[in-house]
Amino acid sequence: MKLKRTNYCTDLNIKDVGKEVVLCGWVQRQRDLGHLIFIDLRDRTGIIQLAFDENTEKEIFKKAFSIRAEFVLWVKGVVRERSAKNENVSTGDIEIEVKELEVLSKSETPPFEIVEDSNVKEDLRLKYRYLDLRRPDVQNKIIERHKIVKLARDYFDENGFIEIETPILIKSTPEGARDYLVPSRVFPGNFFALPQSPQLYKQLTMLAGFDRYMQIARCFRDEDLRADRQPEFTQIDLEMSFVDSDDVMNIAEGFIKKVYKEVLGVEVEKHFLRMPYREAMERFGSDKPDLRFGCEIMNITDELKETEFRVFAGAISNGGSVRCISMKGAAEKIPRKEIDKLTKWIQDYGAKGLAWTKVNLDGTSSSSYEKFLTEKEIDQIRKKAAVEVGDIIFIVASEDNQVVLESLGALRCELANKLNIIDKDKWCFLWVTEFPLFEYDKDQERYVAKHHPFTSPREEDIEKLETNPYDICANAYDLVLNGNEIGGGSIRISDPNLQKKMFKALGFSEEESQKRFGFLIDAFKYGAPPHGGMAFGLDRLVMLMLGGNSIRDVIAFPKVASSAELMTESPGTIDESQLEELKISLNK
RNA sequence: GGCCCGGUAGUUCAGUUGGUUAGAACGCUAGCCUGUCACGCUAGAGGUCGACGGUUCGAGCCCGUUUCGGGUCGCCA
Repeated sequence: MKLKRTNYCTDLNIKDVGKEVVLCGWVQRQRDLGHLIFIDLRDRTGIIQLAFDENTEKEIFKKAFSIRAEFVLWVKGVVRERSAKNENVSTGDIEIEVKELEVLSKSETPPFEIVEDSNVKEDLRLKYRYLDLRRPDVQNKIIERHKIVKLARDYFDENGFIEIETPILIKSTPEGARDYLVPSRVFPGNFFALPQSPQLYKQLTMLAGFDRYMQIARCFRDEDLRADRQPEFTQIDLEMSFVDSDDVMNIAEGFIKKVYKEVLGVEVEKHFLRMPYREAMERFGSDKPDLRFGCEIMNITDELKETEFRVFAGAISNGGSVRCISMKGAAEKIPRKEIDKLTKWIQDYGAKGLAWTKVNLDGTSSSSYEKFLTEKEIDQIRKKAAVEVGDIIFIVASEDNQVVLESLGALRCELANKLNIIDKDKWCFLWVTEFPLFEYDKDQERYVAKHHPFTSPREEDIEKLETNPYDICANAYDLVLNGNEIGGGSIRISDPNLQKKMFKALGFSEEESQKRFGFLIDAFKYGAPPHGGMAFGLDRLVMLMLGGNSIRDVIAFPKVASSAELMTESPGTIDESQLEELKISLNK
């Protein structure tokens, strides 16, 4: 019987010299110097050097000769001080003089080298994700994620939260994102859905009297992917009874504070800035503004009221606006060609064009629009934009204010990245509050809940539900970090009559809301505590904390943009017999 | 569904105006080497240039289609 492993590779140091140890791990590299062989043995903690000398251990030396990268080894040996030390490795002072060696598993040459910071293409990495995950930097992200999840469980436990698992197979509710569907064998033609979030169940835990609920919850949305969106993702989900928005935000801030302190050693401010949705849109053109830099949006509609320049005048007379941002120091770094590209780029956001003025360092300036304006208008705009030598003013005009704001908001971030003016060490947390309760859906030609239909309106707005629902602010709040939404929540409706009114405002008939959410309305009849909560996007939070650009980096087995999983090649076809069992036939 | 970017050796890339046998580095294989640690030296193997079609005397390069991957808009209560 082989001896059990005694240590991880990097457990050992100079104080352990003389100790007999048993180590297991993968071969990082074998260096054959002729009559001397060195092997770097790697486990999840790091590497340690194994030494083999032909003169002292002939048989073992022979074995070591044919060992290749990624072989799995069991070694018994003695820790000894190296004659030549390596300062770059934590175990660089010592090595293992190997006395016994067993190859537990051989390895073919892997399709890419298992080294830190390699720039192998992502699809290949994902096809061999189990190899990719051996790379220390990749593995470390998953380990850090574990720490954050553990801190979440500890923190919420300390604050009286009960972790409760909610079902994965649930009823489909076609509001919101597209559901992933699972056919029922027992009820042919009927389907379960995978939860987009545990929303209703967690509210029901409040009705059940658990008072404080949390869950590390997997969520599913069958929508297109992005760098920060996967079809299945994880939320730190929580709900609390007898609370208002401040209570939920305080608990959330406490969690963030703790995680940042313990994982990154960063002290974040005690209370995060709060900003109403409308203000965020006006100043930053986004409901998740990046506050690490300025360059706020300025409204220059008033300054251009009298203008004869048709592009601006047309936008204004049709109920729109003209707004600008002034990018400090852009004049030198953004050449004319780049501006043309941006003009095309910004059309993705609905803007028809991009007007600009470049104030060059030598005091001259060039502009796409100033020739159409009066001296006074030019002066007023420059004054309002607080433009200085070396800056560029970018202007968007549209009859649709949303387009003006969102396109300038996107441009603001794009340029900040290009100009490299963002301080990467900054952590700007922000609560965006006072979201509208409803928003208009152009396709469906009706108003839909901006957050979800269980979000409560502000008390002072409740009366507007039947008269002017579209002017209502919700008791909802999003947590924003450096321009990313990392969480969101609300105080829920706990009054069955109010919930009914809400469904009505959304255009559901009585029967429809009863059919979809009857169980919830019923539940509210039996003593519903006021309650509210929120959910953190765990993947995004971890990604941002670890400085990544994609949540794929912090998910062990992520999916690619087509929502396929390259390693297992899923989704895949299924047998005819499986379909028959489900009474499902395919169209093609 | 739209737009943009990319696919050349196992990997990362280069490849001139369309012109002989498609290169480099790392990796791999073999040999040599007693203190390496990105070991070194020598030699070698390794290519459907994503796929299909077209233009051309001739295509890695030009054109079209398609596929895969990435980014993004729509979408994401």
